[in-house]
Order: sequence, then structure tokens, then C-alpha cells
Amino acid sequence: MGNMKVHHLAPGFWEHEPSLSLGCKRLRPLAPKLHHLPSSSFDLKSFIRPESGPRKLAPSHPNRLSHQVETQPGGTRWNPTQEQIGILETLYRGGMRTPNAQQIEQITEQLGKYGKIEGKNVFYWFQNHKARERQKMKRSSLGLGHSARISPPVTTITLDTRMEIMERSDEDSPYKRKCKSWSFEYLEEESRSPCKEEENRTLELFPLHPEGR
Amino acid sequence: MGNMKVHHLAPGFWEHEPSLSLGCKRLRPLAPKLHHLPSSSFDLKSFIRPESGPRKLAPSHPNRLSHQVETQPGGTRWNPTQEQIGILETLYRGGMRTPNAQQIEQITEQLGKYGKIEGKNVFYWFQNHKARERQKMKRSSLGLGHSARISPPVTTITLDTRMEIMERSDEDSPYKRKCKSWSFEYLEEESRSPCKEEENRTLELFPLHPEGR
DNA sequence: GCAAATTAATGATTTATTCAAG
DNA sequence: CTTGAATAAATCATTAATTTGC
Repeated sequence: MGNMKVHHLAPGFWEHEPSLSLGCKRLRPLAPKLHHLPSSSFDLKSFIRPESGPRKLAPSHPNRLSHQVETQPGGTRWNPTQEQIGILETLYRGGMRTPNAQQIEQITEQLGKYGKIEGKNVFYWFQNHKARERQKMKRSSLGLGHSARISPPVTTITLDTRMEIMERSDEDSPYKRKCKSWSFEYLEEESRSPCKEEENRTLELFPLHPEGR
Repeated sequence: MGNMKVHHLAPGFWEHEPSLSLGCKRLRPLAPKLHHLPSSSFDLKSFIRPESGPRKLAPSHPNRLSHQVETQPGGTRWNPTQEQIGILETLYRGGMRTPNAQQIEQITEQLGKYGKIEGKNVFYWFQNHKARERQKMKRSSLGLGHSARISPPVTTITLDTRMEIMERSDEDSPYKRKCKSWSFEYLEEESRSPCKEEENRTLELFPLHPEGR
């Protein structure tokens, strides 16, 4: 549940992503966690946003970077630029394995300077990279008993504000649960489906059986 | 792990649901829970909209609701009310297995009438329920060969706008990828750790060692 | 009758797999 | 074949429901 998180409607709210829409789907991030108050209204409504919005983030110049088309065409999947990968790997080597929402947000912001990117891409990158390093390691361990027990030198990198890395365990300890936060997002349906014309049908929610089990 | 949750709301929030039951405990009680708060807030506020305000909606009467106490903010985990579960099960029985973002949003909105809830709770509920039904089925299949091959009647449920149930496959076909939704999540530090006082430390991002192994 | 201790459920995360774009 | 994206399985953790001792 998976994991998810949130917002709304007002125009111009979510920032993320520039316009677009097209075929793509968007997501929504959000949801912070809450510990305390949640504001009342939830924010849930927000989930989806269709569209467009204002963007934000990358302030100025989108640096142009390496390749990457941005225009976005049909939007498909994220295609990281060299710079983005370099930064991510640096972070990974630095010990980061499962960044929290805040960290993801900041990393995304940084990487946004080099090309289009969303928080989920960062999230997935770490998940995949971690998993694949693990496989790779497992595979190679079979082949040889060499151990490179030495841990790599630690480098200090600074990314904007308050981002810190947790301690690094060479191995990446699974299950180290602490607290967490979330964000949820969702993609939007394909919607290519047939009629969608009716915006608010106002149907009723559930029909029957109120049973509560 | 804990986390999130929260509740609170102003008095008169939860509403709906009047009556209730009391003694029944059957399956899930209702309950309110809450503890105090961890606090922390992230700022994802950016994400979310802070609403701040005490707005709220629940108009009128603070009905007494099912119980669910809100008082405490401490958020913990979501505790579904009878009504919420009933609705979710109805949808599940109707064939819904992996609602998309839009659907989650709408379901959340509806369920919000019966108690506090967030989109992620809905998302998780479907994940867990689906998985646990699967286990249950698997377990029982071992015991007996009886088959209850009959599929439950299909019910068509409509939720507000454009929400339709997808076809139902008795079994729930895995990997039927279409679009999806996501979730993001992450941990927040325990923070109980020693100093955390500095909000913006601008720490460095990662410790060193570029070597990743 | 209660409340601590135990157990059963089930909400929330994390890890493992799989699918598919490029 | 590499790797971004998603889903499912495995776990962890917290709360409801029971049980047990006084």
C-alpha cells in the first residue's frame, strides 16, 4: 500500500508538474503525515488533481541539461539525466536508502533543476536501486568470497536545508522501522474511456446493504 | 508502525451516524483512539493545504456518533467505523479491488461522512483486504475441496461520478496493470533522538564515502 | 466487576516480483 | 538488457477483543 498522500482542487495548488495533461497521469503527492493535527478537513480531496497546475518548483532556469526532452509528449516514464543520476548515486553511496517524504521532496526539488522529475521517481529510484544492488551483491557473493568489507569513505554533501542522512549501515538494515509519513498519489485514470461526459452524476454511493459486517 | 492518524476535529465533526450501537462488539468496535501527539509536522504542507482553519464542515450538530472520540489528537491509526467497513465491503463484493486515484478520492469523501479517514486508509484497506481474502481462500481450499464456485452476485455500485466498478474477476487477477496509483511514504525519524533542535540545520546530506560498495 | 496480560485482527510499511518502455 | 513503474507478499506494530487474577 501500499502505500499514499494529497490535495485538491483549487487551481493552482499542487504544484508539481507543469501543465500537462495529456495522457499522462499525474499524481498527487502529499499527504503528510500527521501527527497532530490534521486539519480538519482532510485534505483528501485532493487527491487528484486533474491537471494542471501551476508549477512551481524549479525556479528559474531550468537548466537545460543533458538531454531530456521535456516537452513531454506522451508522457511516459521518467528518464533521468546524467546529473540526476549522479546526485542520486551520490546520495545512495552516502548511505541514503529510504528517504522520507521531506527528503524526497527536497531531492526532487534539487533534481528538478536538471530535468523534469516527480517525487515518485525519486522514491522508486531508491527502491529499485536498493533492491538491485542487493541482487547484484547476492549474485556476486556466490561467485566469490571476496569481501569488500571496507566501507566507503563518507562524503559530505549538502543539499539544501535540513536533509540529513541517517546512519548508514553498510548493509541496509531491513526493518528498522521508525515512524513515517506518507504521501499518496494517484494517477489518474486513463480516461480514455468512453464517455465521461457527465461530470457530476451524483449517484448514490452505495446501494444497499448497509451492513456492517 | 505507527503513525499517522489523527483526528481531531472539532467537535461536531464526525458526525453522521447517529445512533450506534453500543454494545456490540463484534467485529470492530469503533473506537476512538488516539493518543496524543507526536507532532512533528512536516512541511509538506506545501503539499497539503493547510487549512488551517477551523473550518470545517460538519455543520451542525455534533451528533453523537458512533463513538469515536476525537479528542485526542494523537494520532494513531485509522479505526474504521461500522459504516465505513460496510461500505468498503460492499464495494469489494461488488468487484472493486484496486481503486484508482479518482475512485479512492470519492470513496474517501463518502466515508468521511462516517468518520475521519484519509485516502491512504482506503488504499491500504483494499490492499490488505484483497491479500487477506486470498490467504483465507488459499487456506480453506486446502482443507476442503468443496468449492463454492458460485460467484456472488454482481452488484453494480455507483459512486458519485464516474466511478464504476471494474469488471469483477472472481479471483482477482493479479497483474492487470493499467494505470495506477501510488503511494509514497516514508518514515519520519523517531526523533526522539537527541537533539533535533535545529530545524534547519542545513546539514549535509550525506556522509561520505562515495563508494558504494 | 475491573485492569493488567494475552491473543486476535488488521492497519501501515517494507521487500520481493513482475511488467514493460526504451 | 536495463531499469522505471506497479502490484503482491511478507512483516511489523497498534489497537480491539479476550482472558485471567484478584
